[in-house]
Amino acid sequence: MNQSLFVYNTLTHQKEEFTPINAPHVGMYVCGPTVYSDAHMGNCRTYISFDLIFRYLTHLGYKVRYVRNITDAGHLESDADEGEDKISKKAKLAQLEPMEIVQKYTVGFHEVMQILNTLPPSIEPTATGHIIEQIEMVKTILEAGYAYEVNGSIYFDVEKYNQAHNYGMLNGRNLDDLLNNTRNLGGQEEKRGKLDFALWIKAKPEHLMKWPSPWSVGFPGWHLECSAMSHKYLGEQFDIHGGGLDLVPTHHTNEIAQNIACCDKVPARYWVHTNMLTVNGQKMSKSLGNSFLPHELFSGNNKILNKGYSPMTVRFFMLQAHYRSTLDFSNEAMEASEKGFKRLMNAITLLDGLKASSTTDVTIAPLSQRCYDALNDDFNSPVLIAELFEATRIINSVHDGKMKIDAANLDELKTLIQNFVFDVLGLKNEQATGDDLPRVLDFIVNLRSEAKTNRDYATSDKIRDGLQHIGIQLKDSKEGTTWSKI
RNA sequence: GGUCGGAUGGCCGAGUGGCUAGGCAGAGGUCUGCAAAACCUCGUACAGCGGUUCGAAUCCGCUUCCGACCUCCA
Repeated sequence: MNQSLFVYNTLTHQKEEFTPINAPHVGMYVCGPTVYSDAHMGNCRTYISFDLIFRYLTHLGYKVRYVRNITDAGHLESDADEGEDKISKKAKLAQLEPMEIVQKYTVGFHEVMQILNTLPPSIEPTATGHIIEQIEMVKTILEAGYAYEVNGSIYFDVEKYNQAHNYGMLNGRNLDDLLNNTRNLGGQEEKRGKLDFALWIKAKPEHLMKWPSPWSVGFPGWHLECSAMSHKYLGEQFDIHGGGLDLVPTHHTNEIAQNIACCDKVPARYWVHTNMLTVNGQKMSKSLGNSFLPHELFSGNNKILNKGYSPMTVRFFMLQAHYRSTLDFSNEAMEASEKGFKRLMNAITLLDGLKASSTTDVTIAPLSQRCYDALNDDFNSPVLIAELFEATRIINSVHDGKMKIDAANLDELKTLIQNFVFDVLGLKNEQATGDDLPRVLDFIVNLRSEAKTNRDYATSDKIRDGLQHIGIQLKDSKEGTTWSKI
């Protein structure tokens, strides 16, 4: 089986064969949430996308160290040096300790990630836990001559850096373009260059989150933590660095500059960026006011939602689009995904009960290979799902007696479902029932069969319609009656 | 304004030169006591206009519209 994996690299603008620096080990860093408010569904999409990548790499046998940070030191509200950090701002408003805010939203984030069945990262480092590493990195960058101090704050000297390196390597822009198209913001008097960004910021007296450093009591700049923590846990150079597409021009660009200034190495070889979740064609974002939260989507408790959708329906919906495409949210699209997901899960429920024949009408190996081909082509989950509906058709046909499958192929089919549906796509069958329900339903179904035998269709239909109303669907076939949750 | 990306059938969404995914919705059929489910069949969709080519949704040019980034953002 050919299992060459190709990954789209933002750095080179093309798909490249994935070859880890130190196979079978893979280092992957993903920029995580800033925990000053609830993560919305757009944020969740990114983490689901990287969960797919993490799961597939693991499935292929790689030993992945997946590092995803928690930004709890707070990004600045703006790049202006009098900017206040978001976490401190929220804390003052709520009359809470900053770390109380951090704790609340970190716990909430973890809960949502678990509900969406994303695997926890191998390491989830916090910015506040790595102040020392960040200070050390600032020192190194200062020694290298790519930073300067003004009034206790340290700034990265982009123009000087660009003389020796290519600052715009990630988004393909040259420095002159950037300089000519940067807006002039107030409060940047301390900076020498328009593109310079803060590595360390001297805190105002009223600032809540601050730490001592050689230059001032202050706090780290907003790109530094990722450089410091990826370096600490994954080394000077690792395999994959990821995040949302909106991080490319500023955050990741500055991260690369910091790491190169520090270690003279581009920190990661493959830069993977996920596209945005949109609503009516516009990026979901808090500031636009078009965002909604996971629990609102699950419950339907938001004015733009017609109804609630289960967490796995949401996950399935997102995996039906490729991670590098925008995905537009709509109630219609969600309902389509909900039905499709149920069809898939209903078929999988039938899988255990399938009987093997001595002959087979289907061979699973080619289907299995197509599933791998899909994922090997830059984690193409929508194509994978299309193949899984082929598996669905096979399962249903065998169940209906319209198709035969032998033991070996049935076994392969079960392996395929386990591998791709559960292990790689990370879907769960939400139709799992309580212990007693199957036995109770068997009893009721038998009762109805007796009524049918007696041609008492009034009673049999009453039972069927009644169960339908409760949310349990009966299906008659020659072999008897089966049921499933709607 | 600058840079980049997108426009696929009723909806969502794959697809980079010929073999024209998939889901949902819709039509017909099989099955069924009737249904439901399932299975089978059906849609010649690729923003517009030119061009390259034996052949283009796919390559090139222009036009229109939309979006992202340039300011925190997954």
